[in-house]
Amino acid sequence: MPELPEVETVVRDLRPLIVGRCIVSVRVGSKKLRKPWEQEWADCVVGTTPLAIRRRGKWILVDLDSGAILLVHLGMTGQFTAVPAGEPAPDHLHFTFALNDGSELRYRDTRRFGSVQWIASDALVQDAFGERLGPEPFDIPAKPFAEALRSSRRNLKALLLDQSLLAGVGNIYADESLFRSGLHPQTLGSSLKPKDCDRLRLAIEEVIAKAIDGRGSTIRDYIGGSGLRGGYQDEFTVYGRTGEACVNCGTAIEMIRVAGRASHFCPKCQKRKN
DNA sequence: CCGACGTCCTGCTAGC
DNA sequence: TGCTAGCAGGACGTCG
Repeated sequence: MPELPEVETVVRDLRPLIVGRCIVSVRVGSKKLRKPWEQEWADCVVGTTPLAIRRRGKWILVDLDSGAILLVHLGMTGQFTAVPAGEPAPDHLHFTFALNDGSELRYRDTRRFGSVQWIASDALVQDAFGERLGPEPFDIPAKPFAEALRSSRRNLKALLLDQSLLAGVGNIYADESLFRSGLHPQTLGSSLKPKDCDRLRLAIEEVIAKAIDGRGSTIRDYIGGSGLRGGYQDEFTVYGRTGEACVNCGTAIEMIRVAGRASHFCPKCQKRKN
């Protein structure tokens, strides 16, 4: 499940492999992704050169020398990789951008929850994001974050998954951050004390930073931009550890559904506040 | 306006 | 052994 740390790893991996290399051809698969690829976009892309690649939330932005942007979302199973010439084509390969050094920039996505779009200019990217994206979870503005949490009657799990509150957190790092802050996923935002908001904010920043250091987490499909698996899955405290011992107290980790998502927590370290 | 829930998609797996 | 129901979840549409 590519969340911020996985997407950041892809971007860092791809940067030295694609920047400055002209796109000489585009091959598009027949199956539709979440956002359809317009046929005329191929002509817009061929002949351009990536000048930069960056990340915003879970989105990847490839800045082309035409001023346009390739906007990529990995969804659940998306893989965005650069491979040397002559690599055999795998299943579920939806885009192949041939580069002028012979290598290929590829987008593969088994479940097709992701998307690849061509956006004419930087000014139009915000619209493509859909709802406004919240801040990156590095230096989260403390006061607005606490106010958003405390003014909401939604539970913490739903709040952390909301990309307009905070960009880049998904199911795995929401669970890991809640454990780190000692908060129960079903606790309502409105029942938090200012101190709880601070603990949660810092826990998110720490979890995300460590996960980036570990090159993200590979559960099944995720690989980085050069094809390498992640390493942070070995550091999970609660996610996917149902029935296993809590690293703090030894109590068996439990799994419940919150906000429609599997949510893992320690019933002793994370007590509900409401 | 807000929050909850269903939908998309494929592959793996638990359970009979 | 072989089959199938259920689950995985990011973003978004719909419903109450």
